[in-house]
Amino acid sequence: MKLVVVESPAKAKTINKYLGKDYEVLASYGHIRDLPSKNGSVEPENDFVMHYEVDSDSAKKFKPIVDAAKKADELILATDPDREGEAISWHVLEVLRAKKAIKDIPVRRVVFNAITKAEVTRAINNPRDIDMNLVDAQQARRALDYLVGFTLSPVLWRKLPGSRSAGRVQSVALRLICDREAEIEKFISQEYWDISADLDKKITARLTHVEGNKLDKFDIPNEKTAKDIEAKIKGQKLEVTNIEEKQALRNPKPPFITSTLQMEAARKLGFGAKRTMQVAQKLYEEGYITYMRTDGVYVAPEGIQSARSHIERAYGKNYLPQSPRSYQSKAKNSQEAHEAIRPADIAQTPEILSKKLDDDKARLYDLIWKRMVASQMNPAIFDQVAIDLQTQDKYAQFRANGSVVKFDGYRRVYEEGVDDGKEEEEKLLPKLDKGEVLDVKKLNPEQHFTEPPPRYSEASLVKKMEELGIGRPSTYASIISVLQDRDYVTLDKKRFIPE
DNA sequence: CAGTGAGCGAGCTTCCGCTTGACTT
Repeated sequence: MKLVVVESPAKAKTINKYLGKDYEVLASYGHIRDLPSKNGSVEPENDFVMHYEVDSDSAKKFKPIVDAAKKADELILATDPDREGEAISWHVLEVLRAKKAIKDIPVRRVVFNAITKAEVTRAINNPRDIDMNLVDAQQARRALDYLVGFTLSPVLWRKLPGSRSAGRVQSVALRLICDREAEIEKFISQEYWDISADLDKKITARLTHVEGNKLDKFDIPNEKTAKDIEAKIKGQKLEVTNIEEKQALRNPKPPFITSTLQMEAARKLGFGAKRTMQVAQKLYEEGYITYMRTDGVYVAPEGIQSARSHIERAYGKNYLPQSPRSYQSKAKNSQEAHEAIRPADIAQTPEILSKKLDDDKARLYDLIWKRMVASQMNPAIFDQVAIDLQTQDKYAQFRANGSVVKFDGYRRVYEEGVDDGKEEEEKLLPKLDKGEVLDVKKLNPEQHFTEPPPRYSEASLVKKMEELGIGRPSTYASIISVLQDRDYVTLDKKRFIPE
């Protein structure tokens, strides 16, 4: 019997089916040992020696692996293909050796990026050794986090009563929130004006040039300037001087990863990060979606293929690109051990599942399914028109913009939500000719004030952390909880305010 | 005499990242 060790029990079950009777696949349930939460777990004075411990919970979960190892004639370490996964393999091996659970059997390290029969088989046939460089990188990460956190936190207890913890990730996240608050406090709102004109044929144009000079945002700083300009334009007609027509394409967004799922669920469903992850976990365990803690946008070929055939069947050839779309991860430190978050089976449409799933699950699945399908569809095409108009005395120039969806493409299925903004609206402009003259029905000078940057929401903080390479998919939600549990920040109208 | 409160001292907290499941709210 060959013993295969993976991290998650759900994966173990699936892989067991693929590999058959000669193999026994067991789960480590993540890390099996860790630095105990006390002084001296890392000794900087002693070449950074690290003292790991298997706690009683881990020991219970590890027992089946120990028992199986004793009977196995080969050990296959198939933990996740990233830094933490490599270390878990090494820890498993170390503990099995320390317990003398394995003798002289071959030990192989195997990695796969998707849980499909083809990929698992390929991986099993291409074993390698444990990559000690990767393991050491993980140990350095672990030691550093321990040393930073357990050195800084006690300093805080003494110097700042009420504070409870500090760490490589949480303190930086807190700093982001505080910096933003400082920015808001010192923000000075600035007045500016713009002028638009209501024309014949229900056209609205905005003032872009005065005396041949392009207007910048603050070029009309107050009411007096606005009224002066208005007075000079009043009574004049506008002549069409230029018409620009072009087509714009918009491509779909990549399928979800943990951070983007948390953001969209917040925008569209109002879910907090924690709730999103709990619901996603259930969907994953019940086999409806792929793994939910991931920073990879890669999709297994079978996933792409089934999305493409669904698109062709449900929406027709026009919606299907010639070749599959592929996406690349933007985050620099992404490890991409798992593929994107997508439905396990595209044929299970949200309509079918909505009858089987409870409300939260159904709504999250709906997002995931649509995002995946849309990510393989054709771009949306917009017909855009820009019309320049001039006063007869050439004092002022206006522009009217129009945008019409010519082909909805992926938007037929899914459109990403927006954060603090206005949804752009569709605006149809009537056919006009160069030289045509239009009456000005009304001039609208309008006062505006610049606004401070918004406070972070859970979603925008996660996005920022990901950009900066702080925290991991498995920890975004918990870091947010820590900041609140420690009373460092509070949520007001879903925005973080430092205490 | 019983209850109250000031004053003092002892003991405790903590990191990040990988997994669920057993708890409580």
